[in-house]
Amino acid sequence: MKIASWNVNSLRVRLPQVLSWLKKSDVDILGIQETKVEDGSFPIKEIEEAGFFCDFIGQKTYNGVTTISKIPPKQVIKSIDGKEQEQKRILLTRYKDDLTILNLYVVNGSEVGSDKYKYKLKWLKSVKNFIKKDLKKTKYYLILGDFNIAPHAKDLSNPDSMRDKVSFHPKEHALLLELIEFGLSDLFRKFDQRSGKFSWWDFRTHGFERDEGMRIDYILANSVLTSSCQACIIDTEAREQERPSDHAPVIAEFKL
DNA sequence: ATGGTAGGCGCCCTA
Repeated sequence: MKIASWNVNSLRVRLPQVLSWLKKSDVDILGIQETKVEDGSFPIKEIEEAGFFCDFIGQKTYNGVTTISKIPPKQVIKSIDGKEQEQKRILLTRYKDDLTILNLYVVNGSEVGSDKYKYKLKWLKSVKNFIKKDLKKTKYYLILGDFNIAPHAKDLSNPDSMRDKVSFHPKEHALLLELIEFGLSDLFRKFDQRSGKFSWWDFRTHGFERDEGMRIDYILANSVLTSSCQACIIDTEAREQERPSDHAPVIAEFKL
């Protein structure tokens, strides 16, 4: 069983890449972030023709998440605590055999101290509270997505200049740690301790060509799933293509 | 003092 996460930075633009990547990678479940597509124009037909079910929550221009899967979910939740999301950033799906996938597109936050940054912290707190309550509902629990936080110094190319900046700030690290302490593991770090392994590279600075980026996309698993995880990699090949997303997919493989 | 690119939208915003 393979489960992956990918911020595609516009599903409409990246759809051909996503469809060919699905064939190549043979994943069973893929959580996608930044679809930037309203529900009414979501490419259901193309994804179903590729052999996947899809659930989605989107909006015009910004944000938007979808989780596509070879088996249909038993339950889909698009709200947090029964409240409609003002920004469409979170999608929960549950499957047979007691598996939950929580797909997150964490707020970017723009700059420390800005209104967007305050919203990032507030959003993270509310999601954390939701997770705390939801985590015990299924035996297998996976949180994947674009977290917009580089967890440690080895997860970004220039930690000293990024210290206390957005995506590498103690307030964000504290919230991430509270999540981890619910009993979750960053699957990539179960297998690979090297520095300089990134999932996102800035277009503006030609970060990919310069090997400068951050590891801000990851897959967090509860202890049962962490034990059954056999591999977790970042597929940088997807970032080498013509007209790529600024993020590469993260793939975890399980014996289930 | 804040460039550079990309996507969506429409001449600017967000990442």
